[in-house]
This record gives sequence, C-alpha cells and structure tokens, in this order.
Amino acid sequence: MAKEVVNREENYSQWYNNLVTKADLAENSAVRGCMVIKPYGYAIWEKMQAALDKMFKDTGHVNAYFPLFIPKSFFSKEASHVDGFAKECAVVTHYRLKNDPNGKGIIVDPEARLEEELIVRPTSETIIWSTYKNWIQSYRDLPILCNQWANVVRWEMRTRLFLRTAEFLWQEGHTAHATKEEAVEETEKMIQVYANFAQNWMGVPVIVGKKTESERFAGAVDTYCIEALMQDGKALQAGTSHFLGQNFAKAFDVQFANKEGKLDYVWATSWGVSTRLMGALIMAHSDNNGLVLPPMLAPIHVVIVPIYKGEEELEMICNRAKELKKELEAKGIVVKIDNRDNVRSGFKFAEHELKGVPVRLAMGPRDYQNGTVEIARRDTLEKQTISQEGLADYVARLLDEMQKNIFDKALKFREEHTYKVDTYEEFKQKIEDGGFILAHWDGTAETEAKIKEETKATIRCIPLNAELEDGVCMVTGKPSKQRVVFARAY
RNA sequence: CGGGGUGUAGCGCAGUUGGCUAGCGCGCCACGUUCGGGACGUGGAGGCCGAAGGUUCGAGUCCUUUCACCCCGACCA
Repeated sequence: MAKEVVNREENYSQWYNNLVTKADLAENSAVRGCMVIKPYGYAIWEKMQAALDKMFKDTGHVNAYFPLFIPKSFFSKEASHVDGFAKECAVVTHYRLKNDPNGKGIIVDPEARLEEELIVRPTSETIIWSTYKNWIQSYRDLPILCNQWANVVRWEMRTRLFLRTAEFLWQEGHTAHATKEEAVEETEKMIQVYANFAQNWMGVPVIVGKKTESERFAGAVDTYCIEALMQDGKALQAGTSHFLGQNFAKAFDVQFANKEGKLDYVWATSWGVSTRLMGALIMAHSDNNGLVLPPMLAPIHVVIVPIYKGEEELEMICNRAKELKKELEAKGIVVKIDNRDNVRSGFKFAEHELKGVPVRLAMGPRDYQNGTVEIARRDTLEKQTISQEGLADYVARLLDEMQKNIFDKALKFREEHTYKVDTYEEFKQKIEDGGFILAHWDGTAETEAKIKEETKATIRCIPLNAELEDGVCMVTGKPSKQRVVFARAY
C-alpha cells in the first residue's frame, strides 16, 4: 500500500507549514525539536481545547494548575515512574546569570547552584500527588477530579513535528478516588471521552483498547489507549488513560479515613492528550491539495472569494458577500471574506485548500447577476453553482454532511487496511504494507518482544470490545482467547 | 550513542578537473498589463559560499580541524 499512498509522511511538510514551523533556536542551542505553532495552527488547537474542556467539565472535572518545576527528590518516590522518564528530563541546576568577568558575554553564575535540582515536568503525577496528599484526609474529600492544561518537556533523542516534539502542549487529568472500582470506572470513562472526541470531532476512527504490560505507562497498573491509523499505514497512539492503582498514593503516602474510620490508600487515574492530535488530524485526512479539516474543528468554515475586475465590481460583490456572511453567521458558521487585492482568485483557491477550509464560495459578476454562487467543498473537491437563496441552510447541512463524510472516509480506509492474519509468515509479509493486523498472541512479553525485534511491529492494544475467539498464537502456537491489534507505529 | 547524508540569498538548489564581478528558480520591492483555478513583462534589492586553520599567484571548489542540521536505529505521547 505504502507505494500508492501519495501523501506519505515526507509530503506533509508542505501543509504543516501553515500550522507550525520548527523553532528557530540559536545556533549551539541544546534544545532540539521544539515547534512554533503559528496562529492558524493554534486556532485549531484552541478549537480542540474548547471541545475537550467542555467534555471534561460535563463529566464532573475542574481545571487547576501545578508548577512547571518539580524537585528532583519527588521523582525518586515511584520507582517504575522514574525509570520511564529519567532518560528524558530537562534539569534546572542554577538560578542566576552574570556578566562573564572575562568579558565574553553572559555566563551561568557558579555561585548560584541550586541545592536541589529542579526537573522541568515531563508529566505532573509526582508534583500533583505530593499536593493531593495535603488535600485528602477523609473519604469526604474524595473524589478529586482535576485537569491541567499545560506544557511539558521530554528530552527525546529524536523529535518529529507534532508527533514527538521536545516541548508539547497537552492536558493531563489526575483523579483520586476512594475505591478501586470508582477509579477503574473513571479510567474507562475518560478513554471513552477521548474516543468520542477523536471520532465525532476529529473524524478519526479509533480502536479503544488496553496496552500490554510492556507498552504500559510508567507507574500504571493499566493503560487504556485509543489507536488511530494514518494514511501511510502507520498507527498513532492518540490518547491514553491510566489506572494507577495505589502506586502513587503509596509512593506519596496519600491515605484517607474511610467510612469505617480505617486508613486506606487512595486510588488514582491520569489521562492525557496532546498537540500530537493535530498530527493525527493532518495525517488522517490530508490529500494532495493540503489539509482537510473536519468542520467541527475548522477555525474558518467558509471563505468567500469575490471575483471581479476593477474596484467598482469589487465593492458591489463584497457588499453582497457581507450580506451572505451575516446570514451564515446567524447559523453559527464562521465566515471569512477574502478580498485581498494583491493575489488572484486562483491563488486564493489553492491557498484555502491548502489550509483545509471546508467550504469555498466564489462569487463573480455572473453570479451577482443570476443570484447564484459557486460552492466548493474541500473533502470531495466538488463544485457546483447554487442559488444565494437559502444559502445558509444549504451550507449548514453541507458542513454536517462533510463532518460525517470525512469520518466515513477515514473509517473505510481503516477497514480496508485491517487484516486478520493467522500465521507468522503471513504477518511478516502483511506488515510491510502497513495497516492494522489482527492476530492471536500468547500473552507473553517475550513473544511480543520477538515480534517487535523481527518486524518492528508492536501490539497497539488489546481491543476492549473485540469478540472472544479461541485461537493459537501465530508465533508460539500457545492458546489465545482473542486477537490483538498489531501495527508499525509512530 | 551507532550508521548514512547535507551545509552557497528568506526558501529550494546549481556551481564536479582551483581562475576574473558566485549563479538559477520561488519569494521580496517598484511600475505597467492582467484578474471565473497557484498571472505576465520590465526594472531592482538581497551572499564573509557553516566556522577556523592550511596549500596556492589565486579557494565555494583541494587538505586538516571543528560546529550544526537532516535521515535511519535505540528511547517515547
């Protein structure tokens, strides 16, 4: 498949460019792989944030904010957690600069060394749990359902725009519960929130499942995830929700008095999605003309391009366009009139397609005369001329249809690139083509590691809603009760 | 940290055996003609050829050192 897909990873850079650039940091800077999110890209992120934030609030969560800096000692408390992050942490060691006494600019003041180094948060479990300790005495203090919108830093060996930047924006939910059942329920609820967002807002179909032990979050008892398939056949983990058990409560000594008056450790969850979602959005829907944005996340729904000769005609058409804009806006549709005089209309068409604006209306003197407008939809690139009468209703319906169509198209793609495989030989062949492979696995980390080693494919997840089916592991022949999802992943 | 590759204008590149004032495309600026799918013409601005050292009458080009970036692996959302 990979060969036929035109918009492979290397081709995305063209349409990334409207959204982000790689940060232009000073030469010799040790920081690599940071990105500048441009206004248009940030507008998409804001739409995502707003939708997610509302979903969090609707499920009973509140926002809070915790420090960027975490004392080093906090990390030593949960052993597997620190194992997971130790290798990719930025560390603050000093708090002051001074003029170089040798006149060579600015140096770090060696006198200003911190007694305890501070870690720039790679994730906030440790600082949040050391805070929660002070918030929790009784079962009456529970549950705590906090979310934080923040940036985090992970010093990755290798970065990739959107998918793995050294600094990224995300949200992280951290909850504390009195019972295991409640915490598990929360974990599952939030992965469903993410699945709902991915599918209904982003138009990206996802498989909801659990990670295997070796793919699990550092410090978690269970990691739930949503996995999406990109158009180049690679899988992308788009969101995770972790059941942390009592690991962090024990590490940070967070106990509460239950109804019986006995002390118990609280049960925890954490869950997050990041700007990586924008990468998913791009790679799931883009075509050779650029981005394709689902209307629900498009910063601009409709662009009106006036076609004219001379200022008189421009004014005449723009006035009509403004009236149409008002009608559309009354339906909650975001409209931009592109009346730039310094570029031609063909250029504007191409540019708005590149940026993924869902609907384009072009109006020239002919349309003005006839009371019509040319309407073009971004997802199918179809154009037709329709009446200006009832335009707002037409566009509103079209946007709904496009939202659905974009999802359906992605779903169809995924279904066409999901294969059931029963032998390891076939697996090795099939994995070269990309896509999801459903196969039996004996449940051991050894087999999983062997497969990864030999094929670069990982178990993306053990799907939650999959039908049980007796089978044998394609590698070892040991019994298996259900198929798991394999893929090569970002 | 291993294996490959690249540094020349804002971006993308050519310049391969050393030679005069370093070139092309895009973009940018000015004027004009255009304007229903990325316009065209004319003129113009913009470069210590990644850095340092060396060879030479002469270095973008050869040698040495060094720095940076990109790709592929290991790590990861």
